[in-house]
Amino acid sequence: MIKKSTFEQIISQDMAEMWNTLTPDQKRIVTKNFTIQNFKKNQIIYAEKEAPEMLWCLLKGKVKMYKSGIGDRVQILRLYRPVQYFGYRAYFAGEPYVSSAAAFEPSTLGMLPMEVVDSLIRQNNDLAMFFIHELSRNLGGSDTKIVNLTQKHIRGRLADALLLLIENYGLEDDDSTLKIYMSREDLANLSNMTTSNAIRTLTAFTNEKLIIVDGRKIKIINEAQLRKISKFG
Amino acid sequence: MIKKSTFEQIISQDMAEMWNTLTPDQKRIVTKNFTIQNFKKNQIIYAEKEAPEMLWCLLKGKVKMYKSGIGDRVQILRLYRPVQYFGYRAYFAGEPYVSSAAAFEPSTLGMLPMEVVDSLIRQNNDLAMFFIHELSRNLGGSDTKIVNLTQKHIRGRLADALLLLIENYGLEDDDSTLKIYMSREDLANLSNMTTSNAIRTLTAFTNEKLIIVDGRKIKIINEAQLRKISKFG
DNA sequence: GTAAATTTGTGTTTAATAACACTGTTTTGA
DNA sequence: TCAAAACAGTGTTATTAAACACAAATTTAC
Repeated sequence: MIKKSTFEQIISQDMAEMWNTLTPDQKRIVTKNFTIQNFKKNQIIYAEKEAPEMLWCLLKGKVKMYKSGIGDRVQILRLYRPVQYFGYRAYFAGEPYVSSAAAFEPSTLGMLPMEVVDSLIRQNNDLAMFFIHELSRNLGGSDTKIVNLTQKHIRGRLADALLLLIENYGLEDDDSTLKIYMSREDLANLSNMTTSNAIRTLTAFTNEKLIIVDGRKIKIINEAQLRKISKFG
Repeated sequence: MIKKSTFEQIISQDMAEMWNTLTPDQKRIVTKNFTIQNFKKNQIIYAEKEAPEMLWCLLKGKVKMYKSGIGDRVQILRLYRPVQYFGYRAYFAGEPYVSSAAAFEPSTLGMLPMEVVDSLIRQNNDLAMFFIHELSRNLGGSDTKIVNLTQKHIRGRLADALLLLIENYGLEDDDSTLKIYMSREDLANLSNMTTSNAIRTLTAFTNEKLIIVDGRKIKIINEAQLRKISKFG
């Protein structure tokens, strides 16, 4: 059990964007109801069809949100980094989860019961606006993804995925190595292609000197050209 | 110009879900700022990259929201019927429109400046919850669409489109004819396929006695089988 | 009312990517 | 630490759907 002062520290430092909208009373409510849980690599946080009960807050680590489709195919929908919130959409829509979430690597998450979030939103308009803003940005992202995943060719989709990883998790101090190390299968599931095609296309990008691959470590060598490939489709 | 009493009638009768959350003062603000505009068949309501300024409210007719992609390809993202609201997402996300909207048929729309909506939301939590709910449902829909459009085969995607049209616009009194008459191209753009393939697949469904096609009029004969085709992929 | 434009329909070819099969390599867990 | 499992890599084949080409039918606009 983590002691309360640590809670307050985590909450006030990392959750600033949401925390700052709250009154002292509301802050007390959050502190009282907030719990922390650690997840192992690949551990499932919640699964499709379950009832949404918690607002999840990623404090440390990396998380994927994904959806199972036809046969054994999986589509990764969104990636989360600290400090981002997820798991609330289904609750607000009044339906079970349509996607699942799992930790990419050992991760620390905070959870707050959605009933608490709901009652806070009804008291606090800035908090309501925070969720309206987040949902709106996500919806725009999903709409754009529909077109990118259905209309671009394999090379364009993989370029998109690499650019997303740069944007989302950033690069090491060398300014070129992706901070996330993911399996070829995850990369394929992010780009709507088979694992074989992800591997082949990574090889093609390597031959074209756009990236350097060493196991799961990917160095971005020519981001400008990746952008061109992404744009062309 | 429509006179004010008519405004109030339209607003109070048709916009009930939103209207009922408002205080008398807030209702006055809406009435004062609400304007009505008619659109011809295929007329564009707003276009991608424009700045979002209005909350649109479809009072009469049918509207499509769509996004241009690679080459000349278009993806229809969502369909609207009276009385539904749209056009607010980009404003809340703080970005230009990523999609366009156009009338399928002669339509009547109400518009309310987003600044007014914004200030109402900040005063009224039920209204905030209305938008949170709408955005959440749309986001779930888009996430599901990503998987359906990328993983299902042509027949499954066209079956999905037909089922969506039933759900969204309903059937005539004969309980089988779709109330919306759309071009093969629009049907293709809804299902992520070429017009040729939409035509061919409609012919296939006709041969299998799932539908009867007469020009743009489509009768649904075997909805259960369409659901099977949709599910199988 | 008629010419032009658009839409529908169909056959053929081509390109993209999934599916399959198999080998070598790395990681994991008892 | 060693065996099993998972992952990475590559060649080959099959399948799906796009691209292209063109004719017929319908709608639109003057």
